[in-house]
Amino acid sequence: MTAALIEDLKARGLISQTTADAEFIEHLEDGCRTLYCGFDPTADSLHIGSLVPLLALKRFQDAGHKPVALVGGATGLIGDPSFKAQERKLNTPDIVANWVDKLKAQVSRFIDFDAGEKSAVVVNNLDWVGELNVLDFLRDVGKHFSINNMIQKESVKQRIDREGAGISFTEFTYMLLQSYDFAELAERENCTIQIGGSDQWGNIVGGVDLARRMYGKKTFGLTLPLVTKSDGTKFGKTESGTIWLDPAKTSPYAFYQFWMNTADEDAYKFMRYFTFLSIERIEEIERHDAEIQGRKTGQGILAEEMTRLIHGEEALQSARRITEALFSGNLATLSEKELEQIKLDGLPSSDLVLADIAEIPLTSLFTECGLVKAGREVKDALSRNAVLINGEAKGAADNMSTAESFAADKALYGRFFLVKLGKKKHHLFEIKQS
RNA sequence: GGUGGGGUUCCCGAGUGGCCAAAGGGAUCAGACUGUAAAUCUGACGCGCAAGCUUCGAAGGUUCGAAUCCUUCCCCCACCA
Repeated sequence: MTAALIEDLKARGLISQTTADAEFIEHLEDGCRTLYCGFDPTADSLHIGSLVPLLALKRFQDAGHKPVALVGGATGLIGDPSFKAQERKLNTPDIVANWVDKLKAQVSRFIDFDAGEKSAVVVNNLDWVGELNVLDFLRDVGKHFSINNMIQKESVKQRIDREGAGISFTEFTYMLLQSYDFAELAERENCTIQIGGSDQWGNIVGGVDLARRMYGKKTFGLTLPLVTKSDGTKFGKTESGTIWLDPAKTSPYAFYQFWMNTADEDAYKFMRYFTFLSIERIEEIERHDAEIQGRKTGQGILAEEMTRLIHGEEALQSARRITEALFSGNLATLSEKELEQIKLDGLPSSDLVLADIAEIPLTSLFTECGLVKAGREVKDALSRNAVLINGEAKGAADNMSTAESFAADKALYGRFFLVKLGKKKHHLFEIKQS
């Protein structure tokens, strides 16, 4: 069963590095093992960058192992310098504590807490780091680390070498804390495996060493690849910012659209990384897409799988409803009910008081409702006739004639205006009496 | 504390008295081509419908005129103590 797990991970390209390869596999095959992965509270939600390790915990659990999700209430107070170009500013303890709670809830949705011996556990490293005093830490933990080794680490090299950067002692110490976490979990929970992104390699190896030195425990580490895009830009960001897992921060519709917009070259790789579709199924999709002309089916399947996985079936259906309505290019077929539903489903929308907007230029109106970041995007689109209000194209001359563009008799069902800017930006306005 | 080098528009990075809202690249946005893809090409890219307004670490000053010169302050980096 475990051999299959490793095979599957390999086939998905999910293994970046492991410690003691052969021994590690043996170790896994020998029954239910406990593994952990840490998530630091650097925001009030995880984003899709954390998804690979998070889902990996689930993959291990599905294969019969016990996952421990560690939320870094302590490490989050320090900040991981690994491969970061700059020192980060510290967040206050109460903010971090708040974020810890949110992440705990989020992480919990992906692993099973009622699964016998492989039941998941969520822990907070503040529980053991918080009660540590400086002298004990320096004597018991610090003594095992060599500065000479630490400054050789690739993960902090640029901060040490690079002109204009630098690293504080605080961040430099981060590795000791994470190593200590692993050692403690090895001792307390008999946790023998740590997984994490490939940027965590240095920290993980530090923990393997420390667990051996402090407690004589043999442990293992595995890193997962960093998700990269074929065009070299950063994965997980869009024009409107980070893609969060929290539906309040990134709507299921936006989430669905994010995956829809995946480049062909990346779609199948992402399917392997993120979905639980079998390798055979993914290969089949890839083969199929290679043969067809026009739009590939990969992105749609990816978007569907991911939205269902993160937000559930119902949210997926909503996202699909909106998508179909907006991208079919046929607004006229939408019923009043469907427009109402689209609004409920999370398409960005705002209320409109006709009397108030008569004098407001479209640039301002669309900036204020969040459709665009600055008025010039609207100007630019207008100059190319790329703004559609209920399907009617608007040009540069229409910027000041808002009242005409939003005339009551042009509203769908007397109340809705669907605005499209460019190919992909949509916003729904509903008339409200003031 | 000393010495030297720095802080420029989202990022990198030019710019040393007027021609600077500030070169170039990246990112981003829009258009064309497509397939809500990539690549490519075109345009935009401080804010503002506009008149105009606000930027080059901060505050003052010199000057007709400052990102550029002077003063003080803040911050970063390297080396030394």
